[in-house]
Amino acid sequence: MVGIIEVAQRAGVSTATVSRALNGKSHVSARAREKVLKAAQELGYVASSSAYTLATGRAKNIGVVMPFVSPWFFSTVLDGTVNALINRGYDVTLYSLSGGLSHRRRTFEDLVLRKRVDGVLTVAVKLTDSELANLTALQKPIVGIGGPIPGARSLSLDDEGAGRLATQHLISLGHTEIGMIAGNAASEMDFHQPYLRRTGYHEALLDANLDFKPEWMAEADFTVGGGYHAAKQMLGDPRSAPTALFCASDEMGFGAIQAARDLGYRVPQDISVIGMDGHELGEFYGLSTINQQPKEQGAKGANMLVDILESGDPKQLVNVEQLTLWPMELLVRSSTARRSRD
Amino acid sequence: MVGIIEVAQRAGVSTATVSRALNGKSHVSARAREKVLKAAQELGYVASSSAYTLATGRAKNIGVVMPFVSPWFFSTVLDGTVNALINRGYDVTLYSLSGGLSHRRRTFEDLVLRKRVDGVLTVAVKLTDSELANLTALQKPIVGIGGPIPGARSLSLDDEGAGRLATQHLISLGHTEIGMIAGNAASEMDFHQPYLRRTGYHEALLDANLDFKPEWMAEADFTVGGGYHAAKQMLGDPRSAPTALFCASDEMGFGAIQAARDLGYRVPQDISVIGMDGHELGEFYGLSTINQQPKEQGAKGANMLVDILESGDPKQLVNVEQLTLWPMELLVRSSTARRSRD
DNA sequence: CACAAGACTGTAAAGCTTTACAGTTTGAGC
DNA sequence: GCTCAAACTGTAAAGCTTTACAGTCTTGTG
Repeated sequence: MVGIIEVAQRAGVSTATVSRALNGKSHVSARAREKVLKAAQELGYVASSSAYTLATGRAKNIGVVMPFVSPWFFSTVLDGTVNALINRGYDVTLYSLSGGLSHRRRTFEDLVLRKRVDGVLTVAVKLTDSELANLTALQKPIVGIGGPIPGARSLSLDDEGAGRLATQHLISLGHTEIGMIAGNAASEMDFHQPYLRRTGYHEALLDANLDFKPEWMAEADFTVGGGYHAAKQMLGDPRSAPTALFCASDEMGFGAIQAARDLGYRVPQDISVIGMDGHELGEFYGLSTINQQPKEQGAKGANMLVDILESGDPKQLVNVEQLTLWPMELLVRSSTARRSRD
Repeated sequence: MVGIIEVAQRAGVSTATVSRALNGKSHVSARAREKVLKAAQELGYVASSSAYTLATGRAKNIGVVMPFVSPWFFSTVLDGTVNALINRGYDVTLYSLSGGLSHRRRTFEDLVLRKRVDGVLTVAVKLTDSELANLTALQKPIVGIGGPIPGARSLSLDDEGAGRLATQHLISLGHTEIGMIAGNAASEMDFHQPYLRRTGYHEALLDANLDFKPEWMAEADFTVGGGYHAAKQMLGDPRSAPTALFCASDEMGFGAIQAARDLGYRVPQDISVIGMDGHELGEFYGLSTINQQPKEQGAKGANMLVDILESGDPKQLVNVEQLTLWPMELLVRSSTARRSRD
C-alpha cells in the first residue's frame, strides 16, 4: 500500500509538505507542489480516509436517516441529497430505521459515538430528546426534512397551507361539494402531515363558507390501491358524491382517478381531482397537484448541512430550532376543471 | 471525548483487555469482562470507527454503486441491501453515478484507495477493466446485481429466459399474435436487458412456429408514459393489432393497460398484457408479470459480500467470474387470459 | 508436589495522516 | 550588505484503536 511516506520520498520532501501540497492549505513553494503532485500521480496515491478522519476529526461523511428507503418520496429526497453531497466532496452513509426500535438505538449510537459522520440529515424522523441531546453534545449538526424538528433546523412543506391551497384551487373553480381522501393514522410518519393537510382542507371550506359532510372524508394508506378503494366508495354513492376530490398524496390521486373512470365519471368534466406531492407519474395522469419537489428538498437540506460544517464558526454546530418552509408550487394539469355537473 | 483509556482506568485494567472484552475475541476472565462492560456502559463508550479501521484495516462498510437512486428497481434493491447489511453489522455508503464520467472516476478512486469500504456492490453497472483490476488488486471483493459482470461475482435475472417465459405464457393461453414493447437503446443500462428480453421473445415465437410481424415490435423508454404511447400506436391499428402484448417492464405494462382501455379494449378479454419486474403496483393493476424480486436480490447480494469478507479465507477476496442466476417467478394475475377475440 | 500447558493480562508497536512548533531560506527595504 | 518579516520546510506529536509478544497466573496431571 502506497502511503504518504512513499510520496514524500519520491518527491524528495517531508510528509508534512506532501500533506500541505495535496490539501492546498498553507504555503508551499510552486516547485515543491509540482514535485509532490507528480509523485502522487505516478504512485496513484490517495490519502487513507480513516487516518484523515482520525487526525482531523472530520469524516467528510453525512449520515442520512430515513424510516424507509424505497417509497417514492424517500428515494427521491435521497437522490437529491446524494448528488448534492458528491458535489461538495462528502460521502453519504445511509441508515434505514425500518428494522425496529433496537435498530434505531444502535443506529444513533453508531452514528454519533463512532464518529462516523460529521452531520446528520433526517427525513420524516422526529428525534427523541436524548437523541437530539447526544448529537448536540458532540457538535453534530442535524437538519431535518419532512416536518419541523423541535430543537433543530428543519426544512418542510407547510402541510396545512398546502392542504388549504389545494382546496382553494377547487373552490376557485366553482366547486362547492369537495371531498377529501386523507392519510390514516397508521401511515403517519413521525410527523402529522395527514392531520395537517386535513386541517388545511377544513379551514379552506370554513373560510369559503362551504358545507362539509362526513361522507366527504375518507382515509386511506397513501397507496394507489388505498386511494382507489376509498374513492370508489365515496364516489359510488350518488346521493353524496362530491364534484371535486382532494387527495392527500399523488398516489392516492392516481387511484382516485382510476376509480372515477371505472364508475363512469369523466375526469375532469364530471369530477375534479387534485393530489399532493409532485410524483413523477403525475404528468402522465394529468393530475393537478402541489409539488413539494423532494429532490430539491434533499439537495437543499444537504447543502444547508455542509454550509454549517464549513462555516468555520463553532457556534453554528450547536443545533437550534429553525424551521424553513418550503415554497408551495401549485401544478394545474388536466384533472381539475370548472364545475359543470349539477 | 471518552476513549478506551478512560474505560481501562475506570475498570482497572489495561486498554488491551478492554479491547478484547468488548470485541469478544480472545480469552478474558469473566471478572475482567464484567468490569469492562460496566465501565463502558457507564461512560457510554463506543470505539471510534476511524481508529478501528486504521488499526484493523476493516471498515465495516460496504459501498453501493448505482447509476440512479430513485427509480423503482434501484431504490428497491437498495432497501433490501441496507436492511441486510444493518443486520450483519455493516454500514452502507451510497454512490450514485448520475453525475457523469469524471464523477465516476472520482467515486471509484475514493472507494478503493481511501479504504472507505471493505467491499463493493454494484447495481446495473458494468465495471471497466481498470476499475475491476484496481478493486481486485486491493483485495476488495465485488458483487454485481442486474447483469453479469465479466471477471466478478454477479447475481442476475436470466433476462433472455425471462423474455422467453413471458412470451411462452401468452402462447400457452392460445395467443398467436403477440406484440412486444421493448426497451430502447437510450434507456439501456450498462447491460443489455432490453436486448436480451427481446431475444427471448423472438426465440419463444420461433420455437412455437409463430409468425412475427414488424408492427408487433415497438420501443419505449421503460416509463409508464412511454409504454402508453407505444401501446396506443400498436393497438390502435386494427389491421395489425396483436391479441397479446409483452412489455419489457411493468411500468410500460401499466401504460399499455391504460392505452388498451382508452382504445376500448377490455383487459384481459380483448387483449392480454404481461409485464416484467414485479413492481409493487402490479398488484393494483392486476398485471401478470415475472417477478425479479429486487429487494431480495439486494439482500442476497449484500449477504454474499459479507460472507466473502467474513469467510476468513484470503482466496475468497480475489474476484472471480461467477454468475448466479436469480430464479424466475411467473406471477399470473388478471391481465392475461385465454385468447377469445378473433 | 512439581511441572507443563493453557488461560489471562499488560506493554508497546503499528496503522497513516495532519499540524503545532521550531527552524531555515528568501527577498525587500534601507 | 544588513535586518526583519514572510514564506517555506521538517520534526515529531497527536489522534485512538488493535494485536503481537512476552510475561504471569491457574489448573490439571503424573
